[in-house]
Amino acid sequence: MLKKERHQFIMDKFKNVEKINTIDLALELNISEDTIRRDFNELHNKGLINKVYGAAFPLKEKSNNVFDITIINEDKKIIVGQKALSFLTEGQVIIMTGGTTNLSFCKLIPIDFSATIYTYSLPIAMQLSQHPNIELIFIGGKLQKKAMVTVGIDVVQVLSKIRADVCFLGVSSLDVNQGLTEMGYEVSIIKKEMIKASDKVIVLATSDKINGKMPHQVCGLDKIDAIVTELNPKSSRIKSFVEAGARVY
Amino acid sequence: MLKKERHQFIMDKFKNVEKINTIDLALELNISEDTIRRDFNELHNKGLINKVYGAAFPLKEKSNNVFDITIINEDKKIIVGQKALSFLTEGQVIIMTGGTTNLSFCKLIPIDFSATIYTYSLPIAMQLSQHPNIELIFIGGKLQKKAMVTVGIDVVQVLSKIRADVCFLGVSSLDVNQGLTEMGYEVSIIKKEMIKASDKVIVLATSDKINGKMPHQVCGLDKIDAIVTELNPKSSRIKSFVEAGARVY
DNA sequence: CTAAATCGCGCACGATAATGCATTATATTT
DNA sequence: AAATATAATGCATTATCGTGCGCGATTTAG
Repeated sequence: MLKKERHQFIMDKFKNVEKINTIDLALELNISEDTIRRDFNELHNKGLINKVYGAAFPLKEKSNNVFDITIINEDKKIIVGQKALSFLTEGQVIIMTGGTTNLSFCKLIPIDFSATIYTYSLPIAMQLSQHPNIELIFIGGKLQKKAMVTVGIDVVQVLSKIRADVCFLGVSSLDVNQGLTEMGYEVSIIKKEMIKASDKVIVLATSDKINGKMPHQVCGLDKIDAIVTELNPKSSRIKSFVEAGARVY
Repeated sequence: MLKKERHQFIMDKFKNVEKINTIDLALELNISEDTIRRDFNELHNKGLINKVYGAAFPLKEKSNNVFDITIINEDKKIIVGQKALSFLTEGQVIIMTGGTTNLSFCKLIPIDFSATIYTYSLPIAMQLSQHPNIELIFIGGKLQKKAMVTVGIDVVQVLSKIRADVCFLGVSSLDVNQGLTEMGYEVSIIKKEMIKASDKVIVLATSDKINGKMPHQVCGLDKIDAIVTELNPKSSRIKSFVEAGARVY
C-alpha cells in the first residue's frame, strides 16, 4: 500500500468515524505505528487533520479552505443575477462592487463576454479572472478582511479618475426613504465615489436587504437607475419602491 | 511500441483504474521500469498525471470552483515554507509575491502573527485575510489572469514609494550564473522594483526551479540575502549555489 | 509523583528513482 | 537507398525514499 493511498484511506475513513486511534489503524492496515504517526504528522502539517496524543481527529468541516465562499440564499441571488445580465453590453467599462450577490452575478456572466471591469473585491476578481476577454483592473488599497474588499484613500483616488458606463452595486440595505445605506463608513464613502464615476447605477439586492437601515447613507433612490431583486416587480413587498418612482426589475 | 502509444495507453488506462504501479506496467508492456518512469515523468511535466513513489495517479479533475487552487508538490513547498518562517519578525513590513510556494508559506504563518504585508497576488491576499493582526495592503493594477497577480505601471508606482523590511520572493527560475529569471516581462519589472524596495530579499524556491533559465532577468545572486529550498543546504544539487557564495537554507 | 503509553529521532535496509553511458531504433538528409 | 543525425531504450551505478526498530524523551492518567 502506497503512502498516498494510506493518506486517502485515512481521509476517507474520517467521513465515517470521528477518531482514528494510532494503534488500531496500524493493526487494521498491518503496518507499524511509526508509519501511521508519520502519516498523521504529514496530514496534520497540510492542515487536513487534528492530532492528539495517541489518535487523530478530522478537522471541523467549517470552511477550512479560505477560498471557499459560501453564498447564502444562493438561489435567490442567481435569480437576481440572471435578471441583471440584460444590463450588460459588450465593450462596456464596468465597476463591480463586492458581496455575494454580485459574486453570483459574476458567475453567470458568459465566459466569452468582453468588457473592462474595475473591482475592489478579491472574490469578485478571482471569479472574473476566469473570463479571458474581460480586462480586469483591481483597485488596490488596505484590505478590509471581513468584506474582502480594499478601502481607504487610495481606492477613492483611483475611482475619482475613472469613468464607467455602469456600476453594479451590491448593498447592505435599501430603504424607500433612506435610500441606500451601508454598515461601514469606509465602504459608504467608496460607493459614493463609484456612483459618481458611473453613468448608470444598477443595484443588485435580494429581498432581505429591503427596508433595512444602516448608519451610513450612500445615496437616495433618485441616483439609482435600476433595482434588481429576485421578486416580481409587481410584488407587494417591493410596491413602495415602485410607487416612489424607482425602476424595479 | 512507440512512446506516443504508451502515453496514450497510460492515459486510457486511467479511465478505468485509479492507480498505475510502475512495476506492474513494466511487466504488462514488457519493457523496462526505466522507460515507464520516463513516461510518467514526461506526463507529469505536461501536467497530465500525478506521480508518487512507486506509481502514478490520474489528476483529480480540477473542481469547477474558481477558488480552489491546487498546489503541485505541496509537501516540498511546505518544507520550504517552514524553513522560511524563521525569517519572520513581528511588526515587520513585508512584500509578498505570488505563486504557490509563497501560498504554502502563507498558510503556515501563525494565525496571530502581526505585520504589515504588501502583495499583488489575489490568492495570497485571500489567504492572508485570515490573519486578524496582519495589516494587508493590496497593490492594485491590471490583472494578469494566469498568475493571478496585478501588473502594470500602477504596481511599479506603488512599489517605488514603499520601504519594506523583507521581501519573500517566489521565482520562475534560479540559475547560478543567470541569477533570478522570469517568464514574463512585466512580472520581471515588478520583481526588480520589489527587490529595490526591500532591505532583505528571501527567495523561496523548490528544487525544480533550480538551474532553469527564463528570458527576463530579475537580478543576480548577489542581491539575494537567502535562498530557501526543500533541499538540505549541503545537497549536491544546490552545491554550486553555495560555492558561488549564496546563503542557502 | 510514578508508571505506562506514546512520541520523536537516528539508524539500517530494501525498494524505487535518477543519471550516465552504450546500444538500438527512428528520422532526416543527400 | 545509404549515410548521418536524433531519439528512444535498457543496463549499471549511485542517490533518494519509505518503512520498521530501538532508545531516550515526553505526555497522560491515577
